[in-house]
Order: sequence, then structure tokens, then C-alpha cells
Amino acid sequence: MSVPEPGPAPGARRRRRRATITTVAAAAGVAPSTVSRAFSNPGRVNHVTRAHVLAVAEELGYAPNPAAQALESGRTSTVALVVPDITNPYFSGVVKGAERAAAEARLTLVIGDAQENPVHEERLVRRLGPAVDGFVLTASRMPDDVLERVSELNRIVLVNRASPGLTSVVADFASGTRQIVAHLASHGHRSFVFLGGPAESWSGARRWAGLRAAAEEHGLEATRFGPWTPTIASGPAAADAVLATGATAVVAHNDVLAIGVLQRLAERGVRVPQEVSVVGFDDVFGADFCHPPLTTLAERTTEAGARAVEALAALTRPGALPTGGDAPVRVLPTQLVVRASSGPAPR
Amino acid sequence: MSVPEPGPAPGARRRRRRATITTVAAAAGVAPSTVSRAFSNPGRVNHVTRAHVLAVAEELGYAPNPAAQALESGRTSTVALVVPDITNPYFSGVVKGAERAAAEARLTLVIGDAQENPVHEERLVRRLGPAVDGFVLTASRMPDDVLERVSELNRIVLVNRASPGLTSVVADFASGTRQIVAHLASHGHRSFVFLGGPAESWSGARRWAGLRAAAEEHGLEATRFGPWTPTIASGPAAADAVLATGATAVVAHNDVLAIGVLQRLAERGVRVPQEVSVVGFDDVFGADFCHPPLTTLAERTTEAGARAVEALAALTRPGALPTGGDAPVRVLPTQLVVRASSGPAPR
DNA sequence: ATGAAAGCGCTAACAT
DNA sequence: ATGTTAGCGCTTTCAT
Repeated sequence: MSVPEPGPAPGARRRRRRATITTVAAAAGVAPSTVSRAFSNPGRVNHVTRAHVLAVAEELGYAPNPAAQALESGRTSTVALVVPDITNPYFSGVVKGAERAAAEARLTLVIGDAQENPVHEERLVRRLGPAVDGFVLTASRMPDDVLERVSELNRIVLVNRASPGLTSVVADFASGTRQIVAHLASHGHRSFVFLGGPAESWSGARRWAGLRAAAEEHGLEATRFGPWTPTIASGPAAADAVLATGATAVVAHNDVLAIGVLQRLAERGVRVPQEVSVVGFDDVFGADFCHPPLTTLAERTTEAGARAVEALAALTRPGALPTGGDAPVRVLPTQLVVRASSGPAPR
Repeated sequence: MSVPEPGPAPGARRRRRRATITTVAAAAGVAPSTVSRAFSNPGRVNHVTRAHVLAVAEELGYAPNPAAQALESGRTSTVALVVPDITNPYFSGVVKGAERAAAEARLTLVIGDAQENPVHEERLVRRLGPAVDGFVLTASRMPDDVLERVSELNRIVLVNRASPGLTSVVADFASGTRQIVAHLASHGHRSFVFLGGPAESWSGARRWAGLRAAAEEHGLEATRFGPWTPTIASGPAAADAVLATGATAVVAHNDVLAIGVLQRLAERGVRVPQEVSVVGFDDVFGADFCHPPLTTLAERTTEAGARAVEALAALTRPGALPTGGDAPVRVLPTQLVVRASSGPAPR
């Protein structure tokens, strides 16, 4: 029997020690501070020295250690994006936009999943807080007072959520819901059912408030059901509740729920839109190829993610000039995408 | 004209200075090291002192600064997950699984988007390298030699990619492709077209190799087209190419491409599956409600993400015991989900 | 333009 | 069980 090789574990192969600023300085024959400047203060070093330092650094595979940079400067060049559920396709757009804006501002983006849970969300912020320059909280479920407490320690920008004193980027739900109701009214619907999402959802509340107001304007009757977890799996229960009322139109909290409803309606032999019209929110991946394709309110999610990161980057910059007035709320337009899931009310 | 208030910018409200270990130590009347131990070495401090320290820390809103922790210990308790495209729903499962496993191992997860670009991917690893304990690279597009170089400095675990000496978690494409071909053969198809994804895609290569081998076994003829970017937008071009050949069956690189193909076929009045059968890979969100619902090879993506993070966590632990032999490749089963997009070959 | 030196918040010997 | 001390890698005055 042979003695096992005392080599490193598989996959745990011997790793080269990471080059530090000191290594590079020694190799380049300069002081550590010069190497530092060559990287983070290019103006204040002779550009031939700088070129030399950079070449040596490249050769040694040196990359600045963010932890050490952060320690001294206090800035981490990292921002965190927190979403309620990363598997919800709605957030893909936000993530993409945030990623692009972060790259442009030379920031590293960290993504956290709050798991639809305010407690988890707060823990996440607390945990990540010291490691990042700020947070973009998407559809935050934390109550206003918690947000306020949290914002004492952290820079915060909200997406699809507003809270006193905090910068936010929100979709224009007032206009959006008016578009939805006008669309239904023009097709002769006299009433509709709203399938509500989570009770703590700020945008859910805005959606319902907008729908109610618009319904009143158009003389429609609006009823709210729910709350439901906005997943496809909630579709059957929601759809069945609607069918029991004989409603001619349904507006769902979001597309995922709406798609679940469509599936259930098909299962029960209810024709859409002949018997029931269905409208969603978000225009997620899949809304255009589900059956029938879904009429939905499109938001500029990519832009929202990008704007939020830009706003955060602005807050991070040393000068963050007082512009006076309240914390800015940026409202992004929404647009109703009419597809085959909605049509004339049955006679 | 009144002079503008010199107050802080909106949203940039005065922020409390973060409590440090020294602040807490002073307030609790102990040494900084005791505070440190109270948090990260509970066993070695009197539990009443510990309780007191923790209470004071809580009151001051103290949270350990990860940057400082990382600096001394070298470990960051953070792992990075890199995906080619965060908006691709395929990766949602991987992300979710990775997130769960990271939480269980008390690791913070950072998500990076390689933007389908090997160069960007390498830059990302370089940039994030010093800030994390290791990487899970999903469907990495980096060539083997680059991976080897990169792994000298970083702990790496691969998902749906294998490379000499590296730990990886892959789907069982050999079995999966056999299932697909057997399904088509049993429906009387004599040949099929494979719509290839990106040329650098390792799993794409595995898929094609598996399909070819299985086709040979079953006496089917297999042709490869492409490469195509695996997006819905590539669907029309891919579908048109297929139609020109008169093929009776199409296997697409992944579901997103397959859905694009389905849309185009519908547009051109080609009936699925009566005239053409369509099969995808991945079973992503949407595969069950597109029209017609897509036959596809399901992978255990959530499990893959979780296993990869667990493997990485194991590599990170001090002991990382040599188990001998090659770096482990973990193969996860795949399963063909038969839906309405595939059926008997036309006569 | 560059170097020397102090210190960011924390951990890890080493003392007590 | 707790305190003291010396850095981790980097940035930042302050000299030169």
C-alpha cells in the first residue's frame, strides 16, 4: 500500500500569494505611497514612473485590495442592490440597469435577496452596511420608521417605494392605472376585480389607490381581493375567487400572478378575453409569449435601476451639494402594452 | 435674496458616525480585544461579560466592519457568483440555490454579470478577487489556460463547465441528450437540427456532442446550425434557417432560443408539433406557459448553485483535506420534461 | 515628484 | 478570562 501523496487538496491547489503594494513597490524600486498614487491619484505622479509602476504591477498580477482601501478611505466603491426576490423576473431589468450604471460609475455592485421578508431585509442591510457605500432598496418592505433608522447609518435610495426624506425612483402609477382603467372602460367593462399582492407592498398600495381613483373617474366599480403571494402558484386560488364573482375584468398585482390566473382560467375552460379580460403589471419576460399574450403596464425597470444607482453615486460623492427642498422623487413614465388578454366586455 | 441653508443635501442627511470596536470597548469598560472575542470567538470570553458587551454594541448600533475583519484574517466571508447574463432566467435557479447555501454557511454572496464576455469575466474576477474568498463561475466562457491562471490566485468552483484540476458541478448532458434523442426517435423522427449557442459555451459543446452520439446510436441524422446568441431575438433567424431545410425536429441550445423559434414558427403559420417538433434545454420560467408549452431538458439548477457554494465553502475551510485523485466533478441528473411542443414526425 | 510615517478597525499572538 | 501589542494593505498628511 502506497502512502497517499501529501499534496494539496484537489481544487485546493497551492495558490500564489497575492501581490501587495509593498511587493510592487520593492519590485519597481519606489515607495509604497508612489504605487498607491500611481493607481488612485494618477495626477500626482510622474507619468513615466507611473507607467513603470503599472507595468510591474501588471506583471505581478497585482490588484488593489478593496478591503484595505476601504479601511483607510472609508469608501468602498461598492453599492448594494437589494431585491425582494431575485428569481422574480421583474427585477432582472432593475438589476441590469443597476449593473450598467454601477460599471459606468466604476462601482462594484453587490446583489442581496431579501426573500420577501422585512426582517431579513433589515438584517441584510445591517450586515452589508459597513462593507458598502450605500444601498438601492427595491420595493422595500421595511416600514417607514425602520427605513428612517436604517438611513441614519447608510446612504439609501429607494426604487418603487417612497419614504419621507429619502431619495427615490418610482414608476408613474397614477398615470399607469388611469391607462388601465381607461382601456377597460373603453371596452365596455363596468367593473373589475383587483388581485392584491403582499400587504406591505408599497407599489401594491399605489396600484390599488390609482385604480380606485381612476375607476371613480370613469364610473367603474372596483373591488379588491387578496392579498396573494405574487407567484404563479397563487393563480388558481385567485382565479377561482374571481370566477365566483362573475367579474368581466381582472387586474392582477403583477404579471406573474396574472399568468397564474391565465393558466387557471384556461384549465377551467374560461375564454380570455371573450369571457374575462386580464391585465397585469410589469411586462416581465414571458408576458408577451404566455397564452394569450398579456396586456400589462410596462415600467422602465432598467432605467429605474440605472437612475437609482446614479442617484446613490451622487450622494456618495464628497460634494453632494444641497439643492434645497425635499429629497427628490424621480417619477418614470409607464405605458400600457395592450395584448390579447384584454378585450370587449361580454354582453 | 436669502442665503441657502448650509445644511446637508437632501437624502444626504447627517449620518451618525458608525460605532467601532473601540467605541464599544470604551462604553462597555473592556478592552477592544474582548469586544472582538465577544463577536467572533464566543467560547473564549466570560458569558456575562459577553452579554454585557453585546448589549452595549446593540445599543450603539455596532456591526463589525467586514473590510477590517478581512484585512487581518485574510478571509472575507464573501463569495462571488459570476453568471454570463443575469437577465437570463436560467440563472435564477443557480442564484437562488447559491444564495441559500451561502446563507447557511454564513457567507455573503456577491453576484457579478460577465455580460457574455470572457474578457469582462476575467476583469470581474480580477477586480473582485481580493474582496472575496472564492468564486463560483457559472457557464464560464474563459478558455482553460485563462482559468488555470486565474485559479492560481483564487479559489474557483465551476458550474456547467469543466476544466482540468478544477472542482465543478455539471448537469448530466450525456444522459439528457440521450433522453431527447430517444424521445424524438420514438416519435418517428429520422433527423433533427441542433441550433447552436455561443461558440465558447462549454455546455453547448457538451450538448452537441451528446446529441451527436445519441443520434448515432439511434440511427438519426443530426445537423448543427449556428452559432446564435441565445435570446428570443435570435429566434426568427434560427427558425427560418430550419424551415429552409425541411427538418421535422429542432433542438435548440436553450429554452430562450427555443421560445424565439416557437414565436417565429407561429408567425409563419408552421404548426408545432404537427409540422415541426421543438425541444429546448433548461426548463426556465416560461417554458411551461409559452405556446405550445415547451418540451425541454430540466436541470437541477438550484441544486447546482447550492452544491457549488458548498464545495467552495469546503475549499475555504482551513482543513480542506486532500481526498486524493482528481478535482471532483459532481454530476447532477437531468430530466426530459415532455410538453406539447414535440410529437410524432409528419408522414 | 517622491518618500517616511501614522493610522483606518479589526484580529491574533503573547502577557498577565 | 481579559488586557497589551503588533500588524493586515492601503491612503494620507507631512517632509524632502
